[in-house]
Amino acid sequence: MPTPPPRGRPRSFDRAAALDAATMLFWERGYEATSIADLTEAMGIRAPSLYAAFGDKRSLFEEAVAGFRHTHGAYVARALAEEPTVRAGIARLLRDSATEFTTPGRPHGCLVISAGVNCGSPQVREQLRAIREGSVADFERLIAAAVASGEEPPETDPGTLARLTAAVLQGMSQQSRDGVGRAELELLAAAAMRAWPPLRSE
Amino acid sequence: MPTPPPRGRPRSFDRAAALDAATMLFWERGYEATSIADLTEAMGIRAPSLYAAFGDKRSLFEEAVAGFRHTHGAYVARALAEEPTVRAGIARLLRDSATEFTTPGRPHGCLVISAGVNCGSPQVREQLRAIREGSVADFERLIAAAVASGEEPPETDPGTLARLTAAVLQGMSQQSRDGVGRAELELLAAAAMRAWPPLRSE
DNA sequence: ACCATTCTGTAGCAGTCGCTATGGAAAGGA
DNA sequence: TCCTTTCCATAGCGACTGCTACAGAATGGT
Repeated sequence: MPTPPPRGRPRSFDRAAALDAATMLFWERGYEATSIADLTEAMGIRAPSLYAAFGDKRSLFEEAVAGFRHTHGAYVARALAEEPTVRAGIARLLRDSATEFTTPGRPHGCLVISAGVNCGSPQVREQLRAIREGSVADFERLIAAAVASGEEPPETDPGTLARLTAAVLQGMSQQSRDGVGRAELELLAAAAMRAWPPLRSE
Repeated sequence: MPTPPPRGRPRSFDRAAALDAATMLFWERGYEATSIADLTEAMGIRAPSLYAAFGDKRSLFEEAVAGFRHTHGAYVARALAEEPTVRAGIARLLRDSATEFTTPGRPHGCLVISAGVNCGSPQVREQLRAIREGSVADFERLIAAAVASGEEPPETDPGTLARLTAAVLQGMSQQSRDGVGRAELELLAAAAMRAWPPLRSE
């Protein structure tokens, strides 16, 4: 069914732009350290408009996370999909993360990894933890399939390799926030890939 | 010079025990998510006693961090010192961290790694960042010395290996807080060590 | 024109934050 | 005993937290 025609006074601000501004703040400071006053100022609106458009703070954060994953997380699926092997895909994922985590002009690191740390709201923590766990499960599934197909050697432990990948990503995110630069993170990423078992060279 | 005899009414609580209680709270919730009310309740004292004995919240945290490093961080130096090679030392450091990060009955992960994330106080963030950076520098120095002595092969990149070690520790800390168990972290730690260049077997 | 609907700005709610002024209680020294 | 010193408990400071009641402004429908 089509969207009914809007009634009443139209919204006077750009909802998507406001959400973007909120996302940047959450990304930079984390969920709890970002106050409603911070948000309304960055979004250019007053508190009642924020609550009318986005619900409470947690709903706004959920929407920001969803938008973040769509806009700034797409490179993950792309890296895994566009490379010919899982190993090459994860190598590229780590390499691209070094770039994504240190892009100038926006917060460093990954919102999903950092924004919920030390957060008082169990729901927010759990929301982000579930996303992270989903990534680990995705990695594991892909690696296990590669082992099953003979692409990766049989002694491979898909679960451990998936967790190692996630751990390296988490470490890279925190280090990028600590000021470590792109070049050093790329070296780190390349080094981490040496943990994979040697490929049978035919 | 000897400590002058105490004058006036003696303190009615155990300062060290109170500091321990504060450390546990900071460790579990992080700096900012731990309120003075939380602290006074856990320490069993009132706010004025806390301020008289420890100064402000940041001073208390600094003292908690120092105590944490002394009590719960000693295993790091021990692992590096007691193993015959740097490689074995870092392997044991990672392995022992899997245990330390998941010990039942106390907070998971590492206070130095997590308690300052998303913290509004730049001083607290910087305090912990400097400790982390010091660890990386220590790792790098040890690895570089091992390369110089021929213990590790010349193609080794000490800086990158040091950063990788730190990244894996950070990832292990966050994952332990996400509920990942000791056994899985030990596998992760062992896998990470495969990133080291192969040893010249003579 | 008038109404229903929806948005916006002002102003402020109750609660918590880190922190402290104040007065009484508990100790040692004279 | 009296004084000094130090600690403790009550109570509360101003600022901030997430959030909202209310009234006015702006739109479309009739």
